[in-house]
Amino acid sequence: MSALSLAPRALYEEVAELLRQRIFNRELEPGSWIDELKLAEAYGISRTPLREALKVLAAEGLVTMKVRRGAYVTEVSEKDLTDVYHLLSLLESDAAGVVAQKATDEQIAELQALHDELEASTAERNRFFAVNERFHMKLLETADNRWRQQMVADLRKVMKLNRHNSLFKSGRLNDSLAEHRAIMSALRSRDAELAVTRMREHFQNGLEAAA
Amino acid sequence: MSALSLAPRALYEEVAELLRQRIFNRELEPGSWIDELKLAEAYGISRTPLREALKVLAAEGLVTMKVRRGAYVTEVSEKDLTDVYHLLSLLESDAAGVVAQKATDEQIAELQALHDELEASTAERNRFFAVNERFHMKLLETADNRWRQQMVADLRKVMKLNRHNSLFKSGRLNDSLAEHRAIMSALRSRDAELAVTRMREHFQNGLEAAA
DNA sequence: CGCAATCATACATCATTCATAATTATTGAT
DNA sequence: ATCAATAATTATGAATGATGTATGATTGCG
Repeated sequence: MSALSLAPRALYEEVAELLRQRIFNRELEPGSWIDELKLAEAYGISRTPLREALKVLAAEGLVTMKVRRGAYVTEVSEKDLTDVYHLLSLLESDAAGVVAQKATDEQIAELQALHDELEASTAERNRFFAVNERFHMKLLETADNRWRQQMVADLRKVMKLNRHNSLFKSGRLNDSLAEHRAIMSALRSRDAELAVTRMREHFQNGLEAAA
Repeated sequence: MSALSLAPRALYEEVAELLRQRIFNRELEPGSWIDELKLAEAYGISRTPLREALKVLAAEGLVTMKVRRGAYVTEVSEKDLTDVYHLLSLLESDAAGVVAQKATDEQIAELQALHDELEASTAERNRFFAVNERFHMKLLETADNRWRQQMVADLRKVMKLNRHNSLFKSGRLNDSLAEHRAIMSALRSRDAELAVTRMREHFQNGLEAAA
């Protein structure tokens, strides 16, 4: 375990990240109880940092704590998913509007560069998704509101709890790209309202069954 | 210390609540370090639940944790405040739109009842603020998205970190009431777009210096 | 068969200890 | 006297073992 990081994180943070991954990988299934003793033993740590990590995850909504019962992986209903998705759409479309209004030309150029990279990534699904994620993150970052960034990050984690993504269309890679193109266009022309609308549409289109 | 509650909360939750109050009361000032040992001793508890409480507060944004340095009360800049206020406006105005669209007639009536109570509360400032808060909470609740409710609750806590509220107009009680009246009107007529707009204006008007 | 008493388990908390990083105080050199 | 290097101090991060106690399961009686 030689992950000597430049910015050493506390053990409980490392553990929280490990647990996140295990949750997202479905090694820890939604609804299943988390056995503190077993997990601590498995990781070769004491219960202290593990319990602290669980509280962090609880705050993120990934696990639910019951007094005197411990923690279990949060079960997200279909309603939860649409609720969270709705908020993501709201927050990110607003961010797009802010960026259209306030970003420097240089920042717009950086977003454009990321978008161009996206255009060139259609061949590899995984790379496309990765660049897509980076684009959205960059947009958030450019909107320059750390509280929103934190909220979006947490909400996206919750979305990952969903295995099947039955709610979401698949194979709309080219459509998605076209929508991104339209968003970039609105950003370049500094049209905040249009950027908001197009980002909202982009999210709406991602849904399988438009409500 | 005989707070025998019906739904017994864990000690760390109680401690978190105590710390919240002390932070809001400025007994613990923004920027000041939190001495685990001293506090634990003062409360007559061990460091364990205190440390867990601090992690909860950190997740809410009330305190900031530095590795190997401990926790200090988060300092919110003026930019933080406007950023958070912006998000509150965004989330609550969207909630108003959802309510206009999806609430039952009965729910609208309950909101109306709260509003009527607000109209009758202008004589007492404190009561007015309390009822006002209840109205906003009820609206959120009616919008029926627990993730948004959680986010708004957390954001409002951050707003409370601000002592002077120099950003916000005071003594606009009657204006505020008129805006609420307009919001209720939009809700009753089921005009989602109008409800969103009016709620957004209501927030915008709360700011001293419209940006 | 249903309900109550008991039992086992696992969490919540405490107390203590150790290790280590950050802060400070001290020392020493220029 | 100033500043850099070093040593001492302090507080956090983490481990550990003990204890209390709520929850769920088991058992046994009516």
